[in-house]
Amino acid sequence: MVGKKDPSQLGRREREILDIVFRLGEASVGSVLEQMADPPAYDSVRTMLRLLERKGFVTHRQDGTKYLYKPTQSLNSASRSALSHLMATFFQNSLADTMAAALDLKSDDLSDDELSKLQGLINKARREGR
Amino acid sequence: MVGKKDPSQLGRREREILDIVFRLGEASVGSVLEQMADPPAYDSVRTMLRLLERKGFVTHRQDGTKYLYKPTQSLNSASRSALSHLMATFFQNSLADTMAAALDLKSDDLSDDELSKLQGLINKARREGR
DNA sequence: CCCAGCATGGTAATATATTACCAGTGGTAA
DNA sequence: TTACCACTGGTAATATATTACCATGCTGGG
Repeated sequence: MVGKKDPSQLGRREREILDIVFRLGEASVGSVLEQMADPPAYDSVRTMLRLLERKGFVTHRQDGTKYLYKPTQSLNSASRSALSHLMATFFQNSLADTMAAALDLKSDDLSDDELSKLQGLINKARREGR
Repeated sequence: MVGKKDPSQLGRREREILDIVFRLGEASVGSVLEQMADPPAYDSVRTMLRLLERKGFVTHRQDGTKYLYKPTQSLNSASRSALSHLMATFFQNSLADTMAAALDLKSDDLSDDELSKLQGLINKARREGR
């Protein structure tokens, strides 16, 4: 078995469910279900989570009578890999292009606070760069 | 045909191939094939592209004897949607968190030029924000 | 205690994705 | 012309994902 933890190897439902688990951090079958736009039956979600567990993408712990699932891969590692792929696919790996798109996406609710944080990140990068 | 053009509805190979077509802008079967890490047979890629066309995700035009495929959805629209999903899944929709990850990802080759562009984007956002 | 409700594990049925074969077409060079 | 490629369209075979059913077990309320 090679590196089996690459979410890009998953089908669409598997991927959708894994993404929801990432977003929630830890999730029961029910909480995953209610996040889905066009949800299948409860049983189907449950089967999919069990399958994801068998494939090594999530683990579960008992919480009373039910199970809580969480990703095995760290949020950090998974997000880096996803972001990297996205930047390569759509933005020619350009940081500026990516950020321009992100800024545009959130242009409606851009708080001063958010902008300050961004400014801070740039300053930090400048300092570390030299 | 409903004309659903949401790539998240695709299987893993379909998505992989569509992503490559997005990255290349326009691509022949062969050029898609050579971008694949663990490639199937030429015929398989070809079938997949034909399937993607039937589903409405790509179109083709003739180029001499061969076909060149390109996405039907604009790069802009597709990238916005993908970025939006990624930010929701991994970064709680936080622009600052997303940018921090992107900066970290590219910290190795961060040119002054790139940083200037980023600074420019922030200045622009500040101006437009008021 | 006993039952109803809700969750699970095992497994089957179906849909879809994925791979690939085969025959045909058209261009090209000898 | 003719033989040879490099490509295509149609279609089959297989693998995998997706949905769902069934029997069972635990838990809390009356």
